[in-house]
Amino acid sequence: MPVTMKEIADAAGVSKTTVSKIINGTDNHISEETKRRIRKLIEEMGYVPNSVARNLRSQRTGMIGFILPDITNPFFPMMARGIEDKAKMLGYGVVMCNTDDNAESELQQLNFLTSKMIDGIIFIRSLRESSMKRALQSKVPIVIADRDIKVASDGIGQVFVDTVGGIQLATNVLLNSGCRRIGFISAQQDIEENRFDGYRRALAKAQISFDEGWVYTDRYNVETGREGIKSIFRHGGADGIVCGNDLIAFGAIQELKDEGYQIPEEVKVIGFDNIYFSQYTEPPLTTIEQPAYEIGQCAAEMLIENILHGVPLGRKILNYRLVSRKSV
Amino acid sequence: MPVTMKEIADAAGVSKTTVSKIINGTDNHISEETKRRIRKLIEEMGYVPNSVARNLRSQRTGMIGFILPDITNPFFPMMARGIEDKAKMLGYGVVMCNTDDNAESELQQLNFLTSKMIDGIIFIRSLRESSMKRALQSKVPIVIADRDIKVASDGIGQVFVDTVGGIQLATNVLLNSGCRRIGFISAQQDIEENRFDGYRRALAKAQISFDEGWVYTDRYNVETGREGIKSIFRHGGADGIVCGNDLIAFGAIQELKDEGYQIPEEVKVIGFDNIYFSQYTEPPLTTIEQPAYEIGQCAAEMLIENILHGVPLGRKILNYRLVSRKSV
DNA sequence: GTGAAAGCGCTAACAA
DNA sequence: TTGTTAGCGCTTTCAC
Repeated sequence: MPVTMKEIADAAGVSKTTVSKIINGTDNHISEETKRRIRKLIEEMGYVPNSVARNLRSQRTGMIGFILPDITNPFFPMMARGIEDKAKMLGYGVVMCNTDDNAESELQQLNFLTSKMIDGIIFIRSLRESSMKRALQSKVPIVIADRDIKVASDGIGQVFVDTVGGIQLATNVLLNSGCRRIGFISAQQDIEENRFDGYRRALAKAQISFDEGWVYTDRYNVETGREGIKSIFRHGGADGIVCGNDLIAFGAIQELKDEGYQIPEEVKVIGFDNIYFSQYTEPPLTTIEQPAYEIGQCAAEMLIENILHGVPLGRKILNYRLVSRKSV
Repeated sequence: MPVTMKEIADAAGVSKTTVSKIINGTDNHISEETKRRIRKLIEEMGYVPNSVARNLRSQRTGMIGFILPDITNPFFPMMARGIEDKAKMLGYGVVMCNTDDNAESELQQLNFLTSKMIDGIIFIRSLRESSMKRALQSKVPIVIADRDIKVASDGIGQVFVDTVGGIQLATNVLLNSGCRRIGFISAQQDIEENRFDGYRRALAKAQISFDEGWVYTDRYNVETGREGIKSIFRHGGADGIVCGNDLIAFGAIQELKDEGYQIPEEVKVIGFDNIYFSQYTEPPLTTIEQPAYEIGQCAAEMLIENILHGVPLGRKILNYRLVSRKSV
């Protein structure tokens, strides 16, 4: 059994109250001598305050939850680091909960966290209104990260990147380097329509009427990239490809090379995210970077400042950034 | 303020005890009528047990800690998933703590977790004896994963892969495909000597006397792979390269290609881990797979079974596996 | 300067 | 079948 405050008090011949005051720094009225004596005992006996007992009084656990689709997706580890680093800096711990983008699982994780009396939640990439409603009911503060969800409700914080603008930039990069037949490969539009909008807008501004055959949507993975290229080249081909994320770009590059196209000479490819491996593809991938680490940090900071000091949850937009490499 | 058990009890005109029994299923001796009535109230009033209060009594939090170097390192997310999936299955949550392989940070994380009354810890990739000693003092059960550390102390569980055997196999694969001048690139030997042993042993069995110039050690990253190749080819070159992990292999492949070598025709390269991107290098990387997900699952299971049912912490060795692709 | 006592919300041994 | 009581370890009035 660990040493308790009472044991320290008994050993020192004082009351728990006195020890408590010293521990918590509310010791203005304690004599220096007593302080010294007790601090020494604390040291010697290896006393560590029991935080569960503290939590019971304070009604706070010093933990936040992090609900995300899958830490195995290479975009998320950086964000997780951003969250953890900032949280620890503010004295908080992080409980990780993967959902596999599955609504039922999101609910379970939400229930788990609220039952554990977590102080707040960072919620990533849920578009399910159902789970959001449930989340809103529980009184814990919530920050949504990484996606511009149409949640009117205030009381929910948001940190995200302007993906419409990002994809628009990506498309413009291709346009500016001479592409005129620009394909678009991404996830299903019903899951994510922002990115498609960015593509459409850029094309419209350049007065290029777009072609249905240039678009392919499925999931945010490598396979989708390969399939996208097959589909687009079945419909006449393209000289530039905007990809909804870097994994898709990887697949696109591979398929293109397998088919004997030179990148970037014959076809240019641009991605979105800038994950770790994008620098190591061949050719190295030109992409739009989302500041994953920073997203994590901002989300954690907003959440914890709210918990700790009642700072209202806001809406923060972070910048994307073009990372030019060799695929354009 | 959330509804408490007392409020339910008052509303029902019974004592807290009765409510508690019903909540916990120890209600053999409660009349069906009372049960129904109380369950109804619980439902209506939206009562959820306060788990912090429960924790204070039970001295358990239902949380385990996961201390790892860096979730951003592509080997760890899979392990993290293995841990979380298994933990959730057993009713546990996981608190993630990154250390950057930094001894001081390990201590901090350890202190953080023990002060939070976490029920157990999965500790990855620490070789620092200092932090291990500290960990041993705290009475929480600990499982070390992923490395065969020479910890004599029982009371600490271990789950790992036989890296000596794995690297030996890797070396043999190269040997069997005709290589005779086999280089070895890995992390510093003082950090990790097992892998080097595997390499040495395989060479010895094949009666190939090894050459100092074939070996380069630094860190488990891409840069080390590149530098390793430079160093080895400065010392006469090689026709096969055993890499301590896949990141190193990525760097080696790149440098080799930059220098105009054909892989695998002129130089063969084999990695270790089988991370997600190994299938996407060019050529796709032949490597020895460590079952990261399974390591995580085993560690979590061992730890939680110990916490819950006192099952003794053991020592579990998982199998590596050759994944043949195109770099050999 | 220091301490007694109440209570955070829950569980469990023991009575009734 | 149900209730009383005594804590789990800590903080915080309020009194001395």
